[in-house]
Amino acid sequence: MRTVTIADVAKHAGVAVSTVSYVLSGKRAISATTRQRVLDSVRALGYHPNAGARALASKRANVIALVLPLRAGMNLPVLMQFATSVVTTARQYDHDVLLMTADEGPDGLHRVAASALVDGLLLMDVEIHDARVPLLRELVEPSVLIGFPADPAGLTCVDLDFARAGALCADHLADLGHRRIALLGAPSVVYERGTGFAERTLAGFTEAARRHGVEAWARPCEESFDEVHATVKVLLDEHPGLSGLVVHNEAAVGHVLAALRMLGRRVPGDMSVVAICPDDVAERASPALTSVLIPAEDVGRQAVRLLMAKLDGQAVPESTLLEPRLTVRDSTA
Amino acid sequence: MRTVTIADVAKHAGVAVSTVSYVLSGKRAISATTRQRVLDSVRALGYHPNAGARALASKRANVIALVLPLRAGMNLPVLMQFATSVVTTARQYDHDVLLMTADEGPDGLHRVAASALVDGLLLMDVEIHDARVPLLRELVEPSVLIGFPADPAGLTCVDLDFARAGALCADHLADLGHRRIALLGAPSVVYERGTGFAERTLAGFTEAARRHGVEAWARPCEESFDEVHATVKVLLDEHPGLSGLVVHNEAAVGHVLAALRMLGRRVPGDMSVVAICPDDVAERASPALTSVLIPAEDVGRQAVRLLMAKLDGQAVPESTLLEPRLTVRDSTA
DNA sequence: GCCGTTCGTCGAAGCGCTTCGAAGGGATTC
DNA sequence: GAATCCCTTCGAAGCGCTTCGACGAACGGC
Repeated sequence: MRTVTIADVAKHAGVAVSTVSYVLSGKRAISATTRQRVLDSVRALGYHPNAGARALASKRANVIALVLPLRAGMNLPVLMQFATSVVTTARQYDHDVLLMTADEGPDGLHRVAASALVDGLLLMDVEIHDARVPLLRELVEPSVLIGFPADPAGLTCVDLDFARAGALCADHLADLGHRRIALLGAPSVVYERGTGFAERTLAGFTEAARRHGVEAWARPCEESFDEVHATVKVLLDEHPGLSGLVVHNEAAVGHVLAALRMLGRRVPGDMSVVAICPDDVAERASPALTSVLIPAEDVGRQAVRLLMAKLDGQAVPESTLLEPRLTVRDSTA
Repeated sequence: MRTVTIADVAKHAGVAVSTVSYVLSGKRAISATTRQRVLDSVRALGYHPNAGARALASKRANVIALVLPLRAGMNLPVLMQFATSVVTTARQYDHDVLLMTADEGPDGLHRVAASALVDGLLLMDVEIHDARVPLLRELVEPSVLIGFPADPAGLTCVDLDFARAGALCADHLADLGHRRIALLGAPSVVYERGTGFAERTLAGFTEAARRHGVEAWARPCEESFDEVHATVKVLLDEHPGLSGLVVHNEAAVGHVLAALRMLGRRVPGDMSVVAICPDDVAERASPALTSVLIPAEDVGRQAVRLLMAKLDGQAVPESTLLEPRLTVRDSTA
C-alpha cells in the first residue's frame, strides 16, 4: 500500500500533475469539469499532499510554533484555553501547531525557524526582559507575543488590557459606594519575575481608585489557604472599614471566600469581592463572583490572526490590547 | 540573506554534498579530518538542515503528534506535566511535537499521518470506546496511547496502574487499623464517559478492602464545594465509624478537607485521608496529605520512549502499567 | 479571414536533502 | 608486480510538490 502521490491523482484523472496542483491550490483558473474530475480522483484515491514536499517546493510549512511556559505555577486553565484556541484557529487557516516549551530558549526558536519547520512563532508569557526578544527581532519569520516585553518596538504583542481590568474593578466598587478597597494580588514572585501583567493590573487599580477619591491598598499573596487567610486577616485588621476586595490570583479565589467566611465577614454583605479570573472559576464559587474575565480564547484567536496576517505580508499593529469585560454576579453590592 | 543550504556547506568545506550529509547523519564513516572541516563549515555558516527537504528525502519528519483532550474538565496540572515531559523527552530523541486537540477526531489523525507531517502519534485520554482506535490499528504510523480502550490488542498503551493505586490506598488504611473506609471519586460523568481509570481505581480499592476484610463504600462526587460537602456528609451519616477516606478527585481535595473541618472531624485524628493526586496538590494541602501520585512525567517519558522504539522497528509490549507510589504525609494515622 | 487575446492545460525545472552505486587510492597479499 | 581489498569520497538519481513559461484552442474585433 504505497502512499498516493499527486502523480497518481494526475494519472487517474487523466491530467498533468501541475493541473492537479492548481486545482488544489486554486492559484490558476481550471475549468469546472476538469476540476471536478480531479477532485473525484483525489477522493477516490484518498490523496493527501505530502507535507514535506509541499513545504520544500512552496517554502511554506503551514505550521506555526506555539511556545508555552510549561513550567509549574502558571495559570493552567487559562493556558489550556489559550492553547486550544490557538490550535483551533490555526486549523481554520489550514495551519498546524508545533508545541515548544519556553525552556528551549532562544536556540530552540532559532532552530525551528532556521530549519523552516515553522513559518511563524507564537510566544506566550513573555517577560519584561526576555532573552528571546532580541532574536525575534532578527528573525525573518514573523512572530507574535502574548504579553509585553519592556520595549515592544518592532514586535507584535497581544494581551488583555490588565490596566483597564484593574481599573474596571476599582470603578465598579467605587460606583457601588465603597470608599476603602484593596487588591489581593499574585504571589510576590510573580511581581518580581516582571511578567508585567501583575504590575499593570495594580497600576490600573490604584489609578482608578485615586480618580474616584477612594482609599486603596494592595498586597501580594501566595496561593495556600493559610497564606491567603493570613493576608486577608492583615488587610481587615490594618484597614478597618475595608469593604471592597479585588482578587487577582485565580488559585486563591476559593481560599479568599473561605477565609472571609471564617473571619465572620459576609459576601457581599460585609465585603464586596471582585475577581480577575476565568468565568468558570467565578461561576463555580459561592457566592458566584463578580469578575473580570481573562479572555484567553480571544487572545489566542487574535494572536493567530495577527500571525497569519503577518505571514500574508500585511502590516499589523505593534500592540493589541483586548478590552476586559466585567460581569456582575452575586459577590458585590 | 539567503538561507544556508547543504550545498553552501559543501562548497565552503571543499567536499561533496553527500559527504556533508554523511557527516551530519553519521550513516557512513568519514575521516576525522574531513568531518572536522565539515563541522567547522556548518558552524561558520550557521547551517540548519531544511526540515521539509529532509523529511521528503528520508521519509522521516522527526515530528510526533501529541493529541491532547483540550476540553475543560481535565486534570490540568497533570496534563501540563505530561505535555512537558513529552516535549522534553521527544527533543532528547531529536524529535519535535505537533500539538493536536482531540476534537479533530479520527480525520485529523488520518490527515497528519497521511501527509507525513508526523512519524508517529501519542494520544492522551483514550476512552473505552474510542472512535480513533480502529483508525490507529490501520495506520502505518506507529502510535502510543495513554489510557486503555476496551480492547488494547494490537495497540501500545501506557498508564498508571490505577487498580494498584486504589489498592495501595486501601492497603495503607487497612494496615493502620481502619475497618470502615470509603472512596470519594470523580464526578459521575467521568465514570459514565468510560475513561476507565476511575473504574479501575475503584475496583482495586474495593478488591483490596475485601482482601483485608474491611468494609468499604464509594461515591462519585462533583467538584464544587457544596457538592463535596454534601457527599462527605452523606458518607459520614450513612456509615458511622467511618475512619478512612480515599479521595480520587484532585479538584475536590481541598474541599474535602474544608468539609471535614466544618463537620467537626479532625484529620487525621477522626479521619485518615489518602488522596490520589499530584504531589504538589498533596503537599500544599493542610495537613499535607498522604497521597498516591499520578506520575505524569514518567508516563510522558515512557510513552515517548515506546513510540521511538516503535519508530525504530522494535517490538514493544502492548501494555505498560506504571507502578504507583504512596507517600505517607500528615493526613493518615 | 487574419491577428491579438484570453482561457485552460501541459511540461519541465527546481526546492534541499538522502542514499545508492561506484570510483580513486593506498595498503595488503601471493 | 599484478590482483585484491578496504577506506573515503563523489556524483547522480530521486523524494513529491509548486510554479513558470509556453502552447493550442476558442474568441472577438476590424
